[in-house]
Amino acid sequence: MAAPSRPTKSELTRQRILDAAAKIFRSEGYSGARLSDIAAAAGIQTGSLYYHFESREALVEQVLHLGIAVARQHVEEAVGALPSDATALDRVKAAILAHTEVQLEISDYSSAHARIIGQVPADVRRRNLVDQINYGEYWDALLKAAVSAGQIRDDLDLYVARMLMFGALNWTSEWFRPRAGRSAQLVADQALAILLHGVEVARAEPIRVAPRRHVNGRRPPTKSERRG
Amino acid sequence: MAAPSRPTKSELTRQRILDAAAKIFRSEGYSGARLSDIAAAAGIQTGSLYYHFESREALVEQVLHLGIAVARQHVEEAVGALPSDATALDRVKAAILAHTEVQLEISDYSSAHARIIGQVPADVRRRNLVDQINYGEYWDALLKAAVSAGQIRDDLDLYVARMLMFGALNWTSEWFRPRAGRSAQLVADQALAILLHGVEVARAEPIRVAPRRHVNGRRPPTKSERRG
DNA sequence: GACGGAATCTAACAGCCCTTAGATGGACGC
DNA sequence: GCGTCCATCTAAGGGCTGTTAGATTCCGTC
Repeated sequence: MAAPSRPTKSELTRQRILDAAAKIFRSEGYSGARLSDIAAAAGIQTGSLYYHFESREALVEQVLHLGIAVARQHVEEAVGALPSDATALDRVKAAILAHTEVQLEISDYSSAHARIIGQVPADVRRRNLVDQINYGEYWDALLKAAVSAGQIRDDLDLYVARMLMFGALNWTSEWFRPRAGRSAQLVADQALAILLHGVEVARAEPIRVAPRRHVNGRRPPTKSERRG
Repeated sequence: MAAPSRPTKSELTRQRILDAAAKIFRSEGYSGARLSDIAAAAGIQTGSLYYHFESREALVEQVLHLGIAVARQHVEEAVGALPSDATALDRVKAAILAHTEVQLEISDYSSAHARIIGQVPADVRRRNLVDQINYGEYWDALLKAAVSAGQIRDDLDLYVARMLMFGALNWTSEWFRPRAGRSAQLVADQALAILLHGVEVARAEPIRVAPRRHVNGRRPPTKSERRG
């Protein structure tokens, strides 16, 4: 907990580098992002990066770490700011909206994380796993509480459900471009509506998952059948 | 419509290269996939690739093209195989299940597409756009029919809804690893259940989207507030 | 205003990987 | 059996990019 008195020059530059790296990694992918691009965006020469970071991997590792930290902080703030009589479901709603906001407009770090976590060297990814697990456990607690409160269905595999939700939300930064008639707020609202209630019209009877069985009983095509 | 008499040796090798490329692009990303890896997986030398493909870009372009073609074919087959009295919603369900299957187990091409389409050079992506638009229009037709039939809510932006669904489904190949107790079929079922009905427990009254408004009225933090 | 460390720049190296050209091998028809 | 075209291999080049070491500039302090 260092005193945030006045940021030293080195700290300022380091911050500019990180911001630039998050932006470049987000738009170019991991292997596609060149250190020369990052340095240029930060307003320094390529070699100067090595005064602040030991290597390219150390830089990306820090970006990934911040990507989760920013998302988690924003979500926790949104959840924590709810009135004390908020239900467990209210908390889940707030978390979904906050996570969507982070992906869409708040943070290059978080969208960079979603974008490149699957491309990064194995050891970098492994070291980032603890952050992911922590964040995942936070969400699991939110969801479990809502299940216990009878507000979220109890026939869901919460891990699978969470990953499906993250997929829908994290993917937004790949296709969403703000323009007239389709704001980030609209996307967040629709995401919340679909994840909570689905696309089907509401029905009166309780909803159960259909007994699992292959669509019309066909087997998936074999490898040799699907070329072309 | 060339007669598929006997595949020539060149065609066989070309197919092996494409299969290998799909697998490598899927697992390594676009920039991370080396031609030497692809060649090795196809059982040939790196230079020999150029007898079959003009360049690395031409190869990835073909993989992307097939990625959509395979998905579309599998989905259309599943939908087309439904009994003639199937409702518009039944068709949407079949499409969701089929799309999930493709991502999870059927095709390296389709998961490679989801994985690398955002990393590929701009002109390759632009040339792939027509395939994407065609496939998107197919889905739009399915969804619109279900909306007209009163089986899917009419308060959704169908483009946004479709992209959220694709996000949830396409992301599965990033995190799903089949193991005991969590089969691809389970994931597909859960995805279908969540996308159709959401995670919230069913309610008796018709569901409406809540009036849009910021969670607890806070504004998103500014850039200077979120460093750390 | 000179000293010294912090911060940045410059220039070059080294490795990787796409690409190419020419050589080599193999299958099939005559 | 021989020639011809198809398919593949081998080896080298050339560009790009991460990394490093030493030179240089900035800036607060005495």
